[in-house]
Amino acid sequence: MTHQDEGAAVPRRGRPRSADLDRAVIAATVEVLIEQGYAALTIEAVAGRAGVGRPAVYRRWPTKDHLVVSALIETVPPLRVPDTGEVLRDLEEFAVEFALRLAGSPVGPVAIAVLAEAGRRPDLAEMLRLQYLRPRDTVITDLIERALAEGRLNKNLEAGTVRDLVFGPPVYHWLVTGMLTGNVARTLVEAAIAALQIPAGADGRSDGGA
Amino acid sequence: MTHQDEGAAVPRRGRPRSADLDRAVIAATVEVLIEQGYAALTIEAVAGRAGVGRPAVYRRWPTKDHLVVSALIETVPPLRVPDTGEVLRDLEEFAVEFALRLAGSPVGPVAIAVLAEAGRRPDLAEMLRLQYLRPRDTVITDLIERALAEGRLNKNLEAGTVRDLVFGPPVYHWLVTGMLTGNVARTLVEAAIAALQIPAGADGRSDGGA
Amino acid sequence: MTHQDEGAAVPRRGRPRSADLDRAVIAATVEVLIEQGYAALTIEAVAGRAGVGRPAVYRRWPTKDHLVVSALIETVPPLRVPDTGEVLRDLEEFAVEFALRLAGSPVGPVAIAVLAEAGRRPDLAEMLRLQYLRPRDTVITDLIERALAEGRLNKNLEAGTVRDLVFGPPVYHWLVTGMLTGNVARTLVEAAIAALQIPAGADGRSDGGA
Amino acid sequence: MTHQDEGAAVPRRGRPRSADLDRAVIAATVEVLIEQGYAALTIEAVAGRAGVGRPAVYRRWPTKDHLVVSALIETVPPLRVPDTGEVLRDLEEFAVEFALRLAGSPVGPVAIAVLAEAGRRPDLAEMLRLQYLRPRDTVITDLIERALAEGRLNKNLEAGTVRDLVFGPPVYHWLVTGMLTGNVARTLVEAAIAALQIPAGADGRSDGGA
DNA sequence: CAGTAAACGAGACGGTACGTCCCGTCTTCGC
DNA sequence: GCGAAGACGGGACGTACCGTCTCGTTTACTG
Repeated sequence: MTHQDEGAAVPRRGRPRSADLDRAVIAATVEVLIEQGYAALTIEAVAGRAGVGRPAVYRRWPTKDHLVVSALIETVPPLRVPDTGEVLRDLEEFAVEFALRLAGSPVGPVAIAVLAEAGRRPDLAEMLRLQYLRPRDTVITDLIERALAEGRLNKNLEAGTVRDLVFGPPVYHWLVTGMLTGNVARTLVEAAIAALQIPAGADGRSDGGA
Repeated sequence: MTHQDEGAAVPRRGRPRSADLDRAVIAATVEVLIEQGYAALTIEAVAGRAGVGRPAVYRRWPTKDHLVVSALIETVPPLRVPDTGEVLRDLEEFAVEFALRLAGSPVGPVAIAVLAEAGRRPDLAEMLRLQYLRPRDTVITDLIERALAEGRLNKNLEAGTVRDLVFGPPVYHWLVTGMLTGNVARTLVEAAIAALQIPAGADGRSDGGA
Repeated sequence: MTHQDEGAAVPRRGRPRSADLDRAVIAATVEVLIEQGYAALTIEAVAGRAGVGRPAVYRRWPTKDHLVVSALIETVPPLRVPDTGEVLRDLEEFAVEFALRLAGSPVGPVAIAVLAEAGRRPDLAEMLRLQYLRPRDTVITDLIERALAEGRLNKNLEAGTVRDLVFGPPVYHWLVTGMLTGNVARTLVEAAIAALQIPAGADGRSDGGA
Repeated sequence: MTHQDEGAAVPRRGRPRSADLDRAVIAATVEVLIEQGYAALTIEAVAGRAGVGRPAVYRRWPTKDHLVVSALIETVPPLRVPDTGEVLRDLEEFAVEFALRLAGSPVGPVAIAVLAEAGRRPDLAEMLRLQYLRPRDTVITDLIERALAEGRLNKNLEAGTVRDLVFGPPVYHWLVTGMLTGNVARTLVEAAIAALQIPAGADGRSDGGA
């Protein structure tokens, strides 16, 4: 999927763009990302590996970042949500799986790097959030909404908050230590989910006032 | 602090390196990072702004990343831990402050970008963790140990786990949404700390087996 | 004329090189040579003066010396041979003119410097001799052949030998003393030509035995 | 011999300069000249090879050229003049030997390169001519004066003119063709010397009018 | 089905930054 | 105060890519 999306309205005269070429460039991008990393990625290298002229790449993606975001979108499919009937168990499994995938795959650091760059580039940030994060987040939020609806979690919490509490700890662990084992991930997610079952009022600050 | 640290034992022949110059380069690096961002940072620009030859920079830091790590180390001082007598309140205040600083300052994305690059560069990762993360983490861990010793937290948890559970959620929120308000940060930290006061056995999975 | 000369047969894919640019670079080279001299000549300065990127220069000439040779070739046209009917007078005029030009123009020392460097660089030497010296030498040799054919010179001499005997003395004088006046040049050339009219047998060694 | 020559009058306080060091630097210079050539010669390389600090070199020779000239002076001793009793034969032998040495040794091109550079640098030129060329030329001129005194050469010629006529042709041949064999050198020198025995009046222009 | 407009590869273009080498000067130490 | 060691600001090196721009060629739609 390229960055421009012009609702099919314009007939576009002349030779149409080759979809094969789109695919070849994205594939080459992913290869280079995995082998060389985000910082070392070069439009020239991508074009060369895809057997394509540089202008053909620029015609589709205005910057390296747009290209990488497209590659992430195309390459990292939203995880499948498990459905065991036990909604909290599903949430736990999903969170553990998510964190391990992020920490274990070569695209994990790439995603982080793009995220960091997005901090300075609003257009990139919007693209990233709209096309990459939101679809993946929706899956998570839906699952959490289900748990809330079933009354398995503290009703006072919003879905986004639950997501942060459950997914944040293992991801933070990975960022800070550079490693994430299955055990650690599970321990963190379990502990977080446990907290979400506490009824309001068991808050540590309830006796200290605010 | 440059990357080489040779225990002061060797007399070092020849003209010694100028400490003023170290400082000027670090200062210039921070300025450029804030103005231009990590990706756009150039050794040439840093040297120019510091009024220094490029080789003088290379003499001290072998790569852009080493330079940036040094700049982070010198620039971002470990936060002061509050001490109100209430250890859990201290922890909460500290976590909120930490997350807001990260999200609010221009060096936040820089730190993340370096973290991401460190994923591919073991030497850089080690330097970053040893000189930047560890000192800051020690402060946190000490505080948590104190809370554990006072019996204010679930005794079965390790300090590192507590850290991840408390600091992870607001940081994750910032990463995913690109924003972090004081309210959100406080809500997340409060909820996390609340969970850590639950005695073991209130675990959601305790009845499901594992 | 750049250093590559591929018989116009190949269609040459991609954007063709700009001939304007060739000219601009050569012109800038000559200017810098005259103002700064050979040793101080810098690719960077040439490119800058020509309003051209450095890579555009390197694309055409692999080294500073190739560039300078090209500049010499383009800049120093073969001298016109006078034709007064008197072939020996033509030779004399030509030799004097040649030597004075070499000694009097700013490119004289440049040519010598390149000649010296060519002593260590066979490819450069070949280029220099093929494209610079040979065409100029041909003019001289033709004139000498004419003189020989007319019987005005000692028949036993080869044209190359005559050239060395006539052109060598004034050039040597310039090299050794750093100066060459018209009088000196004419005296030397006259004396040399006089020698070449001697019939064989008037050799200085013929009466000294060997 | 260094470039400054302060007549031994001043006592010079402090540690005296090491003469060993002078010699080591000159030797290193010659080695580098032979191996790398004049253009590639670097003060740094010379200092390194001599086992000497760079400032020690600069203290003695202000520029690379001064250093090279010193090296030439120290290294290339004036040729010995043969003395067979036959003064013209001596001159011939000497000229042939001189040209072959120049063309055959690695310092030949070096001398030419310095000569070329001297064209733009009057101080260098003076040093070169005073300390290198003049002593060598004196030997030649003396020999020629002897020949003139013995009446073996045309009396109307000055010694300098004879030198140019005899030494110029083989040197020119070497410069233009890049080669000089013993046969060629001898042929040229013989022919030139023959011319110098012609009495005035046998001039080629005498019958052509002027 | 011929024209034509756009996409294609190739690669030159003016640039910028790279990391290195060397310049000539300076500063510090030890002899 | 000489001499080594080596840092200093500076400048040029030759290379790699940048993003843009011609080129000649190919390809699919359009009239």
